[in-house]
Amino acid sequence: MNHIDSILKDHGLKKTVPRAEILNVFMKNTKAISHNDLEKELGRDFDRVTIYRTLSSFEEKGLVHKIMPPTGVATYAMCSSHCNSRTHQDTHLHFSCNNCSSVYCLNEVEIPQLKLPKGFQFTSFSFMVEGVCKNCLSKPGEFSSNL
Amino acid sequence: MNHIDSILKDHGLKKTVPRAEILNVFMKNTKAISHNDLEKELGRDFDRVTIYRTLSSFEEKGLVHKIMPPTGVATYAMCSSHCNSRTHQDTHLHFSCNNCSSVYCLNEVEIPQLKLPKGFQFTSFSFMVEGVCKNCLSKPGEFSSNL
DNA sequence: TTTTAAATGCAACTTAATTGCAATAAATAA
DNA sequence: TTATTTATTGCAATTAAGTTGCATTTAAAA
Repeated sequence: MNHIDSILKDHGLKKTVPRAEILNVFMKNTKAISHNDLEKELGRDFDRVTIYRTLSSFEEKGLVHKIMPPTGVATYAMCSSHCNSRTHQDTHLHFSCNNCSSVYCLNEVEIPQLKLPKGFQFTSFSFMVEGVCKNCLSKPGEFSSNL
Repeated sequence: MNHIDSILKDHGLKKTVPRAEILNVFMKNTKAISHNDLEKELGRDFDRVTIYRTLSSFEEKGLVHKIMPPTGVATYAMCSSHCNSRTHQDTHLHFSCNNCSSVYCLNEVEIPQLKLPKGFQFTSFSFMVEGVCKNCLSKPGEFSSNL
């Protein structure tokens, strides 16, 4: 059993062709991935709905987490290895590029504790930073004046 | 000239009937407001597109800021008085209720400084906390066991 | 190999948001 | 006050994201 297959199995997901190929795209990427990205990056054509449902089951089983960037188009990124359907904590920073719309997980940034007001019940949080990403900054011209 | 009219004028917005009424809805509300909320709360019927465009121009002029909750449906909330088309800083916490989908601005929560990695250029950030809101928690039954 | 349960593909639908354009209304100048 | 200019509105049509129901297929278990 290869790596992809064992990851699926470990998360209680039946091994299927679309799941294996979609997981493979996630493993190869450092950026968060949208439904649209998957349609482009997948070698084979799978049905739109299959991709949506795969993303949902991946999220439910703690394989990926959903990130909602300012564009309103959902993106997904792989979870840390200790996530599953019960424990699903992805408390790191997300970065959304205002130029190319890429979303990155910035795992290395430490998230400080927040003092939250009484009366609300908190279950999770997501910190989103906007700006221009590494990739866009390094392209000559457009953003070089800001460096 | 009344309060609503002078706010519009101060932000460089021509006074029109839909703008005045939409701004009025914002002033009366503590929660963030979606396009759909406006369609329901406005006394008169304005065209859907007019409402979308009003929200865009309000945002552009620094009258409201756009909040993208996990649902992916944009909501808008009034800015602090010192926002305009150039300066548009709304660095407070947002809260999204997983039960009723209401979004609140939690202006009183202090946002700690983040140490951000090199290579990216940051222009703004938004901190979103999810959970159950005051309102839903106070309704008997559903969430009382969690208190 | 058969059975069973889950996943896929297809068609249709819903909702959010955008675009182009003609009609209208607001602010400015005469 | 009226005419002119420019921005805004309303309408129709369209795009894009995401969802639902159902028959068919596939994976895993018996």
